[in-house]
Amino acid sequence: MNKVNNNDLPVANNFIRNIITEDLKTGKHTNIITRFPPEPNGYLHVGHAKSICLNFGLAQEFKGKCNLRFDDTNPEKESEEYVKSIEETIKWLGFNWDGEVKHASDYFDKLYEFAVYFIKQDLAYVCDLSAFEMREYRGNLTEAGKNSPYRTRSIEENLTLFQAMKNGEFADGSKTLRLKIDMSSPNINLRDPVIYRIKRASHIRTGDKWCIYPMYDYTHSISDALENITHSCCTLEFEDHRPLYDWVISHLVTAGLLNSHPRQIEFSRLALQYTVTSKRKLNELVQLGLVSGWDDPRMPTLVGMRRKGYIASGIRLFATRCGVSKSPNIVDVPFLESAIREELESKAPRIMAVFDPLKVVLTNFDQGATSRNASFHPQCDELGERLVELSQEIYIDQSDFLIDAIPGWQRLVLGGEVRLRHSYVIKCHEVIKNRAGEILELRCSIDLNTLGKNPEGRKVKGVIHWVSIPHAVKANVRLYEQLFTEVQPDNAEDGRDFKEFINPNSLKEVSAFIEPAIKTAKPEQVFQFERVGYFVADMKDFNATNNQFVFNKTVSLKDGWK
RNA sequence: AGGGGAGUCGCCAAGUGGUAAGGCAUCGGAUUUUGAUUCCGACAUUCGCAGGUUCGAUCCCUGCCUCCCCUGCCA
Repeated sequence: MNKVNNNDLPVANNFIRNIITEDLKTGKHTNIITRFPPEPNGYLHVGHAKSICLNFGLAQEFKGKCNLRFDDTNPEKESEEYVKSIEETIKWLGFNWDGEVKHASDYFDKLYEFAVYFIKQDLAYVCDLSAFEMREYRGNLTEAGKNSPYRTRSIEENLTLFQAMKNGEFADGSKTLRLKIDMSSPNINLRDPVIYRIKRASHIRTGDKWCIYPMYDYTHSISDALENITHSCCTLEFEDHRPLYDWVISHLVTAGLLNSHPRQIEFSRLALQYTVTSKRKLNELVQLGLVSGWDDPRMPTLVGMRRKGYIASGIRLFATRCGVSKSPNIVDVPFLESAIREELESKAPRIMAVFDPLKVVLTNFDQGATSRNASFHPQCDELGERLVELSQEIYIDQSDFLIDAIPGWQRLVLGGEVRLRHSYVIKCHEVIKNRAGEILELRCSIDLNTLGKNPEGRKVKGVIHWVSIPHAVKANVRLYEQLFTEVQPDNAEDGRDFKEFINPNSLKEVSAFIEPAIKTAKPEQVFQFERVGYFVADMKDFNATNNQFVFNKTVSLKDGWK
């Protein structure tokens, strides 16, 4: 962890960097081009953050380029909504792609032309097998497949048929174009893979121009080559596809149709404890109303994390710390949270907020100061200061008072003293209870000689936060816990559905009394509520001018007590 | 079972034929008007297991075990 890229992130060594360094050293490449190729069929999640940081990060570090390319080859699943969100999220994360946004669909003509080439080389044929039949012919993991009866069609017939497919002369699903490779290959991806299917669906970019669409493997390899990608990084499940990736490109390079051969490199996906990241499952959570939407702060989506107050630099730090390898992994939640805290530490203004109010009457308040300037951050003066006002009646948190002290207790106790943060040391003289014995309020006196200095002759160790009742602003705060109660909700030993592990306490809405300084906050601004945690003004619901003070809990502070 | 991968501290993760980086977590201790931050210190005689080669192996060889991925006209 010593080098630094444009985002000022430390760079950890990994096998992909080693490959690039070597390629640059040997002169195989003089500069690199990577790419981030999402399909616009959903919202980006933490796993994508890893890939984004890797691809864009590599380009930055080695002064290369990184393209954003939408892999839009399956119109049925794709939409403009996702395109917009993906672009926005990448920018929010702090990255910029090189040049214009690219699309696999930009290459549809090229892809068609190359398919014709493969047919002419007798390396592709139109197949009439139904989906069911094709599955039968494919064989299985241990048995070889058998050749399609259509495999021997003449080049001329294939040419005619493929054109007819393109012209819409056949029904959806009635024919496919397949590469002629090897039906007995132990690698199933090489058993005459389908590269074109007939699908009458309107495409977000090409509309109804096409009724045949190219498949992923065929499209991706060619798109990478056309963009002169040098290193095509993807996740481990594509390892088996690499031979096909290379097969397609090699043939086209040999034919002089393509002039570069990108290298596909696979790394392991990022998995996080207590969550799921499969698009299908995430979508289920949204559709079933188990969460409020894709941007629900409990979601592992990047829009969700953003709404929770996870700042981009924190996510980048997290991704970098996770590293890149081929080992299976399930990252600890504290690992993520510590990266977020670390980035928030120096950026979040401190403010006081009381969640479970306990009224305290300061009996000799009339002799004290009514307000005091307090820094927004104990170490970073540049964050400025605000006026903290004191009055006779204040709230402290119930958890900061005990009638009788317990071992190690550093907070207020009957007869004891404690420092009010940014203010006086107070001493509790009396506890007022109702008939039921519940504590209603405390009577305390302030030590007038302790403003900005320690009392003489004794040490008051405890410091608690508080808020002046007449000045306090009441806010709604949403407290979050993990969405699931299981470490791996989608991998239960007994095969139970992930939704059975939804945490019933994952969202709790409470109110809090906060210092009036909160009134000038803007949506998406993160604060540290001292001694409690980091909280963000909700992007959508926080509206100071309408007195709607809505906060989401981002992450707790580390707590050494207990 | 066929093919492709992976197994280094509780969680990530470097590393190399020469005697195990770092981060998170954890545990001590110092400072502190946040039990936060910061700062010190501790934390794998050991690298899935068993053999072999070697002066020497986590790194090389052999065998075994465990886990992941692959039988979409998804990506």
